[in-house]
Amino acid sequence: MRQEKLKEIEKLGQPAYPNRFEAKRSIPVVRAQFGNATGEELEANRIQVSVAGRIMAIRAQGKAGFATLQQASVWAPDKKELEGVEPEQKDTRLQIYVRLDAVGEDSFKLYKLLDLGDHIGVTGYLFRTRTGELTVHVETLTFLAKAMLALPEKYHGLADVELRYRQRYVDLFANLDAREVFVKRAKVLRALRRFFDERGYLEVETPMMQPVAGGAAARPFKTHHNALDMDLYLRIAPELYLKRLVVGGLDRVYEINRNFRNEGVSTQHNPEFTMLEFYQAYANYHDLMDLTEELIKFVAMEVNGTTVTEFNGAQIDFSSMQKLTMIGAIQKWWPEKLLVKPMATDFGSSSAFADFVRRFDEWKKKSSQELSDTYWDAEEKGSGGDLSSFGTDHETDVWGIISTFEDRMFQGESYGKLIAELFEVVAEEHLIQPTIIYEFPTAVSPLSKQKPGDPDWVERFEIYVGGFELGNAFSELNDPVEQHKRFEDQLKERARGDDEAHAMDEDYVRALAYGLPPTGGEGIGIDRLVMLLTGSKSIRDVILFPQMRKEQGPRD
RNA sequence: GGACGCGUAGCUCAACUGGCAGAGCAUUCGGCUCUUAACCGACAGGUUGUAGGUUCGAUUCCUACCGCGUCCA
Repeated sequence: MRQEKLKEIEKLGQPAYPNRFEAKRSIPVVRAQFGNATGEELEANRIQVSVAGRIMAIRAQGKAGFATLQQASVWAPDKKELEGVEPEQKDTRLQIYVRLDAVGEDSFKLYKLLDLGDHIGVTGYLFRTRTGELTVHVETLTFLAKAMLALPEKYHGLADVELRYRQRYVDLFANLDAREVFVKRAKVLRALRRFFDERGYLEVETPMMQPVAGGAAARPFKTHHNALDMDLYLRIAPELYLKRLVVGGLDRVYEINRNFRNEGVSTQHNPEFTMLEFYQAYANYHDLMDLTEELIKFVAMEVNGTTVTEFNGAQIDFSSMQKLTMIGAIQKWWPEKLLVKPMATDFGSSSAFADFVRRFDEWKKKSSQELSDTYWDAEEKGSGGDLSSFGTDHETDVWGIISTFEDRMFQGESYGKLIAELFEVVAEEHLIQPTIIYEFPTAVSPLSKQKPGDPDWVERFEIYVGGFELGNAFSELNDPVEQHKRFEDQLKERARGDDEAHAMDEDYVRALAYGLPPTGGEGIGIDRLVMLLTGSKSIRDVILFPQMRKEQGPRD
C-alpha cells in the first residue's frame, strides 16, 4: 500500500530515497529563535526557514492542510545559535501549513500522499495561525523518506514495555520522554569526564577481553580467540588493569566503559552495564569519600540543576551523605522484634561472632514456638495488622539468614562473609538517602588494604542510594605478598564452591611487586546513577538496547 | 531458578458468572483553503502468544510451552 504511494511520489518527480536536504537548523533551534515573535513581527519580516522532520500528525482539509513535523535534536550552522537551546518536548515539533495555491498541483499531490512517520523537508516563511501557533507557510515541499510501517497510536504512544525495549527506534521518536532519559545520560557522562579531566585524571581504555577475569566477584562470559587459540573472558571489571597503570606512573586514571557479568537480569542488573572506575595515587578511602560526595553533587547539578531527585517515590538529596560503618548500619537497622541484638564487640572476632550466633539461636528456639503461635493465630483471623505484629518480611528475612550461619561457620565459611550478608539483609533496603557504608570484612574484599592493626577489616566503603549499591571504593592493597595470599584464599573459596570467588592473577601480583604507591580506587555504576538522576525505576529504561530473550519469530 | 501478574486488530484498550470478538487512533474511499487528540460520512481490518485438554459451545476454565513485567533467590 505504502509501496504504491512511493511509486506515485516518484511519478511526481521526487526520488523515493533522496540523499540530501538543505535544512539549515533543527526545529528546536527555530523555535528558540522565533518562539516569541508575534504574528505582526513575522508578517513584517517574512522569515524564510528550511526545516526537515518526521511527520507526526496530518490534518488535511480539501485544498489545504496542516502537518506537524518532529525533530528533537539541536543543531545549526553556527554553534553560537545553540547557546542556551535546551529543548523541552513542546519545542521539538513545528507545524507546517500547505495550501494548493501556494505550493502548486504536484506538491499538493505529494502532500496528499504523505503518511504519518514520513520524513519531509520544507521551505517557506514563518507565520502565526489564528490560534497563535508558530507555523511554516510552505512554499516548497521535498519528500525525504517513507515510513513503510504504521506508527504507534499518536495519543498514547508506544506503551508496551516489551516493544519499547525491543524496538527502541520506535520508542525514541514516539515517546520523547524516553529520548530525554538518554539525553540526560549523555550529560551524566559529559559531567563525569569534565570532573575528572579538570582534576588531572587521564581517561584510559583497558582490555574488555581478559585472560583472567578479575577485579570483582562475579561470573564472567567466556569467549575464544581463534588465531591465538586461547580462551578469553569478557571483563567483569577493569580494576586490575587500571592499577597496573598506576604502577606505570599514571597517577590518576579513569575509565568509563562496559563490564559484563554472567548473572540474571532484574530492574537493577543488565548483563552488560557501564562502569566508571577511577584511581588516585597517594589517596586513601577517606579521600575518596570526600571526592565521591563532590562528584555526585557536581553531576546532579550539571544534569538536573539541583541536587534533589525524585526516585521511586522518595525525594533523594545528594547535597550531603551520611556515613556509617557496616557494623553500625547492622545495629542501627536491627529489627526491634529480634531481641538478641549484636553488640560492637560481637563483630570483633570469629569466635565472638560465633558466640552471638549461638545466643541468637538460643533465643530463637525459646521464642519460636510462642511466636509461631502468634503468627498462626493472626493468619487465621486474616488480619494484616496482627500478622505484622509478628514480623515483617524484613524481620523474617533477618531471622532466616542467621539461622543458616551456625551451619555455615561449622563448614568453614569465614565470619566476615556472613557479616557482609547480614548487612545486606538488615540494612540495604533502608539506605534510600545517599549513605556511605565503610569498613568491610577482609573476607569479602580480596583487593583492599587492611585497617592498621585490624587484619579482619579493610579500608573500604560502598555508597548506597535508593536502596541499592551505587559505588564501591577502597584503599588499594599494594603488598604483593599479602595480595598473593588473598588470591590463594579466594582459590580456596572457589574450591568450596563459590564460583564468584576471585581468580589468581600472577601478572597483577608481579605488577604490585614493582611497587604500587598508596592508592585509592573506586567504581560507580553509571546505569544506576542515571536511574537515580532520571527517576527511572528499571535499569532497562536507561540502557538503549537492554538484553532481551530471543524474539519469537513469525509462525512457521 | 521460584512465586505472582500480563499477552485480544498495526497501536491503545473493552468483551459480566463459558454464549455471534468490539471501540478509539492509524489504514482505505469520499467531503472540507486556519487545523491541532481536527471534524463529518463510509469501508476494511482477528488462527484472542503457541500447543493440547474440559465443554453442545472457550478470549474466558485446566495443563504445558513461549515472551514480557514485578517481587524473591
